Amino acid sequence: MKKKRVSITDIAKALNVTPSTVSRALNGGGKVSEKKKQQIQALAKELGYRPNPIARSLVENKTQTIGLIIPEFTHHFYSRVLAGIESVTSKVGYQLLICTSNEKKRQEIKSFQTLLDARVDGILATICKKNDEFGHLQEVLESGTPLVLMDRICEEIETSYVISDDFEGAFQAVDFLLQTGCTQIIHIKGPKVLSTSFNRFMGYKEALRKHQIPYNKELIFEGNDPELPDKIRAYIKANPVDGIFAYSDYLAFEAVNVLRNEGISIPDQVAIVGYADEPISTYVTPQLTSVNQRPFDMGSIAAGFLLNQIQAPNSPLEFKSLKTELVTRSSTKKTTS
Amino acid sequence: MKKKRVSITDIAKALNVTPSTVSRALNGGGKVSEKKKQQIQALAKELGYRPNPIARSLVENKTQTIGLIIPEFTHHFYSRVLAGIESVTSKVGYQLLICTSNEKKRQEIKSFQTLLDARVDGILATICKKNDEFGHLQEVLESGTPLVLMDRICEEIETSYVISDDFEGAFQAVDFLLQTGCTQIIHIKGPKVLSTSFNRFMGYKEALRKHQIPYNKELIFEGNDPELPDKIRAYIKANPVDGIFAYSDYLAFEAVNVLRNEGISIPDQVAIVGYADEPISTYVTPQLTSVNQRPFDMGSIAAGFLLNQIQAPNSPLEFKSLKTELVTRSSTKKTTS
DNA sequence: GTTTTGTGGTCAAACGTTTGCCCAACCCTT
DNA sequence: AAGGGTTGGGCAAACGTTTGACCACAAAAC
Repeated sequence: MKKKRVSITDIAKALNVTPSTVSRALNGGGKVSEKKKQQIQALAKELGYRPNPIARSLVENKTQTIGLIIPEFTHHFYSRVLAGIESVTSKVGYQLLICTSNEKKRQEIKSFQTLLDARVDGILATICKKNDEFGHLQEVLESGTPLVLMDRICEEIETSYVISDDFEGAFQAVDFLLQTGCTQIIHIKGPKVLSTSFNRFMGYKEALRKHQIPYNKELIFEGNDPELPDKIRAYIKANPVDGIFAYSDYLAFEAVNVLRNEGISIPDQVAIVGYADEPISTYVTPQLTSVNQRPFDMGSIAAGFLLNQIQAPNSPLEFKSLKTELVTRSSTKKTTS
Repeated sequence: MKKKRVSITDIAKALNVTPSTVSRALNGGGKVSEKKKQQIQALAKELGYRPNPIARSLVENKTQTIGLIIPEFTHHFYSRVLAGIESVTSKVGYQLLICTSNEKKRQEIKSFQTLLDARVDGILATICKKNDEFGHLQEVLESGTPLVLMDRICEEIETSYVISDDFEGAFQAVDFLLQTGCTQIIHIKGPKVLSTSFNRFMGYKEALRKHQIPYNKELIFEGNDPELPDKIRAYIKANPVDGIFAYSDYLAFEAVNVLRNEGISIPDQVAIVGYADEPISTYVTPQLTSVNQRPFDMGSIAAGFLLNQIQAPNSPLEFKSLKTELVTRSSTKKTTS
């Protein structure tokens, strides 16, 4: 059975003063003699008094809690985002209430409702992939609860957000491959529904354009094709290829396996770049060059935006497109410069 | 600015009844005519009334919130544990307040304090590696807040817990290697401070004993040795080895790399088993046989234990040692049976 | 016609804080 | 001695609920 904690009134009774005096003595609200203040603080400490945030929330109409909704826990990217968020919220004494949508719209809606019901002071969210209707986000805004979106945005709703610059990330990767001398670069695309797939594809094309390499659509493969390995194998056997830029590290690994089976050396004959910089990248052979999206920073920046909005409710929205960072390892050659 | 939400008194005033009547109408506390009940419920719905859990918490002295402390977010194992927990708590309408210790004792203590201050109804925790003193856990118990430990336990304190059967997991792995014909099996050990290292080592020895293979301490390597690859390489060149059981998947990968560089075929010449069944295991070549610790189940079972204790505070403690599951892939041979 | 039983509802306390307002006592000016 | 300012502290409302105690009224039982 939960033990009763000592309250401000317990202290008040013991010292024969009123709760208000105790409250003021403890919170420095002035209007209390130095002597009584000492006395009260001493007793509070002795009794192990800890203020009850529930009661405080009720009167102050804020909870010192922020809500988080992510599509999945089991994903390195979101784990890092979460770590980034926690790193800032814990410093300023905010609690984190967390929900998952499991990439399901219904659960997402429910999670928003849950957080709103819980009266969180603000919400951080990554909405799920398939999201065509945004009434639930609109409701959050109308409730006056600050909202910051991460990673995936929705243009219909005006919120602060932090995203990763996929175009730039892909550009960096392909630009680097080109600089190391590659010219025939395969791109393995991501899921069609995601704007990230499109943006990375555009970054790929832009890099080619910069180096005046003609775009060859035969070099483009669909990542979610179960026959992907076979198709790549077939293409490589028949055509010159010296580089691969994959939408994700996992797709890059698939390519690595194909190359290895064919006895093609990495990076001498074909260089490979993945995306996301998953921790495994350093454990596989060869170690995989990859684009780091700085998910930790995404989380911490988003949390910062949210705290700003909580503290100054009418401040302007904030937006950030995070620059990526190419981490070069042994799956690519050194740049010739 | 946060908009004021409609309260039970708003409804009461609008309908010219008292808040108590509204409360009873909404919560089915009897004592209210069918007609008024309909009326009240209709208006509540129309106004979008949502009960204020803060106020409710204050009077009921419970928060419908459980606290979670884990050493790290960025770890597949804990992500899965978290997912398991969430899967059960979300079903029964409990919120999740989450903290991390970053494997630091100071932060762990602070997190417990935070959760206790927040008046959570119960706490799920994995304590950090270096933990010699448990006053903070004792405090939790004394506060009457139910506590369930996961993955790592502490014998000094009487709590419910869910752990993974490391002995059995290692035994399964090594037993399997032996069944597939291996006899000279290297074991790469984990960090000395962790009981899991010890238990897996004991499981390894037990499996040898079962198959009447003499224990050879030259086959034991320390995982956190920076020269591990070199030492393994040297040993393998000079001695017969046909199997490797590693403390973790990552250590297994290191071994894989050594073998590959030496041109030793996996699994024909040397078979390898890792531990934890990280998702990468299926993406590397060869796909890695590994011991799955069922972290999702660990989370969901622990959450179940905790909910039981919350609902029946004087029920006996519960303990579970989770059976592991060997997932065989191409880094090991087929069993000869 | 009086007592019981039941129904539908109000009142008020309680949960633990915070905070605006009031008041008494003291000290300092004139 | 009267007025004014300061200091220390109490009172009570408020936040949004829940819940035990009570009460009025009507219908049923004696």
